[in-house]
Amino acid sequence: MKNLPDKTVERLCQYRRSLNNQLAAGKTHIFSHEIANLLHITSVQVRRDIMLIGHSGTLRKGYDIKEMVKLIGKIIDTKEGQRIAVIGMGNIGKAFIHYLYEKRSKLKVVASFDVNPDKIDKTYADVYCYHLDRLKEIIQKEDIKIGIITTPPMVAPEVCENLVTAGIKGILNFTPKPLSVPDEVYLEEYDMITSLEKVAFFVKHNE
Amino acid sequence: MKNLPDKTVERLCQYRRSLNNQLAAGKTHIFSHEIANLLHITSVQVRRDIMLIGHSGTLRKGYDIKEMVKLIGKIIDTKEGQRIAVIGMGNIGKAFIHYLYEKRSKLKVVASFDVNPDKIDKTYADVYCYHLDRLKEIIQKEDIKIGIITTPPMVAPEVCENLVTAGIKGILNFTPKPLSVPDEVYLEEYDMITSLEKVAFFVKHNE
DNA sequence: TTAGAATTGTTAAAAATTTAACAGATAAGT
DNA sequence: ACTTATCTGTTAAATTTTTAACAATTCTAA
Repeated sequence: MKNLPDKTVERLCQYRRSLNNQLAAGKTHIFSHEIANLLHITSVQVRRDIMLIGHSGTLRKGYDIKEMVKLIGKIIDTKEGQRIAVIGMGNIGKAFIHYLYEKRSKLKVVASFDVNPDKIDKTYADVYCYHLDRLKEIIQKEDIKIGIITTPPMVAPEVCENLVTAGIKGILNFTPKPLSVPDEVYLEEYDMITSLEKVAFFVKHNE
Repeated sequence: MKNLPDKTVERLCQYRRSLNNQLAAGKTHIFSHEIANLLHITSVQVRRDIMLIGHSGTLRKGYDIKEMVKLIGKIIDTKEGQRIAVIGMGNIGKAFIHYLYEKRSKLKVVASFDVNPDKIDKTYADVYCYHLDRLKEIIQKEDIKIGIITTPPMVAPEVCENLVTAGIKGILNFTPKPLSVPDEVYLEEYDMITSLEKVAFFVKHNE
């Protein structure tokens, strides 16, 4: 189950969320075209993704939602759950902690970091905030494998380097500053302003 | 200059930001491979993108940074600037307003909305917060063309519908709830948790 | 019980995106 | 001046991602 296309992995996460909603609404089975409608993609794509993860639906009945959620979980989650740190307790950092707190997933934020004395040694949604100086120490002590960088862009490269030397395995960079990591570390970058500029571009060119 | 590939548009935004940084650092010209290194892509891709927008560099000297910034601006920005509303003044909403406030770009947040009385009728980074009930009225009065939805997921579809009937042209949806819009409205969706789960997946499968 | 409609699973085709290849041009060094 | 390095610009190839096409299967209902 290793070589899933990047895009399929993304969609699997989305499927799972939608499926969980459906489950909560009392449904037990779902058709490919229903999933497709929920996510605004095509049913072919849904079926293809499901094929790729080796799952099967039953004809004229669709896919068993519980089973799919379980299977996607097996593919994406680890048994023990993954331990995460948030570096930078500004708005975005807080938003992440808040989301994950409510969500009760296998992804747990177990530490946060900042340099602002008003934030250090407090807890936000059960997550303790340490001084940035203690980054390596805590990452290693708490066996944290994933870091979310939500600091001001200026300091992001340094934070990134420290995360890497502390032994982190994956980084989600929310600052607009592009980062560098060695091959064995997975890096995902996202920049809100680029998203917005993209919208602006297409709005402009639709007129 | 209309039919640029989606991905090229994204990269142009990133080029511009990096180029502005270089400008601030005193550089006047830059090679394709330098841009590539800044953004962790290949120089071929940079040259190809630049070709697509009809710009030319000078051999052995590279691209004139100021010119490129200007050209990208012409492609992405509108002359008058674009007027934006943020709906939902939680952490993410605030983060957007804060970013754009500092950035002094052609994208201006001119109104925000919430239902929390503590937030309504206050201003945050010069942006006034209205009650959600006044959405249509203000959107139209203020000639707002782009909406950023950062509400709780539950209410996102309703907000979306109201934005559309108010005549908005582009929506950036930051809630995990997928939305539907008519063809003439551009919709960009982003979900932080999916990004994080993707990182988690690749971390798991690299071990 | 047979025809028809609905739905999955899969292979093949198409479209989008990235990467490679390389010709052409310029500067620098000899 | 000549050679070599370096860069750009562009076409072609490769890869990735999406979409189409369709056989096979199951349910429904006449």
